[in-house]
Amino acid sequence: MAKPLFQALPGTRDLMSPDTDRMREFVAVFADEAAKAGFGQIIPPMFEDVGVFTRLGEASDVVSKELYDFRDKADRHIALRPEHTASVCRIFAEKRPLTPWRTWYAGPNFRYDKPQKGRYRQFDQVGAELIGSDEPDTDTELIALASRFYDRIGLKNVTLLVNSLGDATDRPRYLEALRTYFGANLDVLSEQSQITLKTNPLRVLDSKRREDAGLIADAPVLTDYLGDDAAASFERVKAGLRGLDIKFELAPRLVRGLDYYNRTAFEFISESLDGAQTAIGGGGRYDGLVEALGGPPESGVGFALGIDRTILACDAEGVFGAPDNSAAAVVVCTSPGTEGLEIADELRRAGIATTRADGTRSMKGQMKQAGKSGAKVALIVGPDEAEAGTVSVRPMLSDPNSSDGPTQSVVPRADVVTTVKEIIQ
RNA sequence: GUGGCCGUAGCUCAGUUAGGUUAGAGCGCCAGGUUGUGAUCCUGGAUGCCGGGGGUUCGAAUCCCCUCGGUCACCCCA
Repeated sequence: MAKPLFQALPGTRDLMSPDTDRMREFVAVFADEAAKAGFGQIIPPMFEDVGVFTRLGEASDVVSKELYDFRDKADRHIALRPEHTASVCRIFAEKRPLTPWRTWYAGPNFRYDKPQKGRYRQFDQVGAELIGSDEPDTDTELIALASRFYDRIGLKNVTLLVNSLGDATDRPRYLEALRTYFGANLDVLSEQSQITLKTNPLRVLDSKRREDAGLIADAPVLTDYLGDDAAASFERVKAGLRGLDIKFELAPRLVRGLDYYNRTAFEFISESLDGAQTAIGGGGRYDGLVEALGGPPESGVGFALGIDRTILACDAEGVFGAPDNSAAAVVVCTSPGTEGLEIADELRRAGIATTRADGTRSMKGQMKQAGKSGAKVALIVGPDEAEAGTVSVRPMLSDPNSSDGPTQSVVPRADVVTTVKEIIQ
């Protein structure tokens, strides 16, 4: 491979035309679903004071070792956002919008991970958050928004996993039970998990190491340790999901990677993806986060969907393909004049997407380009047309030798727009 | 961060096992196949410091070391 002077940094990608068209459409569909549910868009800055993110919990890898942080010229300690939720809470604490505040977003996040398929250092998410209500039905509403979105893009093999992480006051009793349980079985537990047990017992449940599987399967279950409020809330969410006919699986050992979650936690898993990156979206309730960022004690729920992984899943299922972005018309000009430029401009002003073949090439070369452009019609101007003030209009058929369909005609310059419109109807 | 596999034209890859003349294929790209027209077909053409650096050797794409990048698993997460 030729060695380029520069190349995209590890974990970053250059998205180009069919992919970007697809992503734009993806976000457009999400925006539409979010708007239907009463959510308004926000565009937070891509970087914040590092404290905004460290408040997410030092125990999670996302903040302890994956933060992209640096000092700016005024020696501020800054970090590229690893997710949007912290920024949303910071915005709420700072601007105090009316509650309940429904908001959605789309944009890149940054995590200094070792790249892998479906895992990039810069990756895009769409998501929605609702701040200022602890009504369990809002949890259900958010899950429904994500779920309807998947329906809309045609993704089928998605499993919704649901769990309740309890309230902050329920957590210590459960953590204690976990420590006791795993502590009694240290000899069976993998070395890695023994370390995790010390720092964050919950996370041991997330281990994918084979030797831990048996132990984890029999571990104490979080939902047995819920307080009355959390338990009632969880029941209400489950009832809501049944009412909306949204299928879910209870996942008593589902713990999420960020430490701020309480009560409802959920994750969307694609059954069409193999490998380690099957979680295409997830979220939950984070009732203490706004306050932790200096705001009022308002509760929140939200979720984020990974665009890249979701599109990977779409590929696997053969749905939500790239939209056709080819121009409707293409101009072929071998005349030395500027007719080609003028005709293209005229069509564009009339709202017709128009591209141009390379004017320095021969007629045959330009026609080849016209064929590849995917345009429905070619406007041909050679010296003859230039002289006569006409344009040859050639409908571009999939088979150039087929005799059926419209044939090439010569029209006056003034009639080009209307003729093209007729052909592309 | 740890470990396995991989890195040859724009793309997909052969050649690396036992080092040996100017490094190959398919696709793609460009130009022709008579005077201005997209398929196919025919002919011709361009493009690689064989990821980079160092070493062994008379000689390295082939062997050794380092490095960079990719990929997969763990870790973690979207």
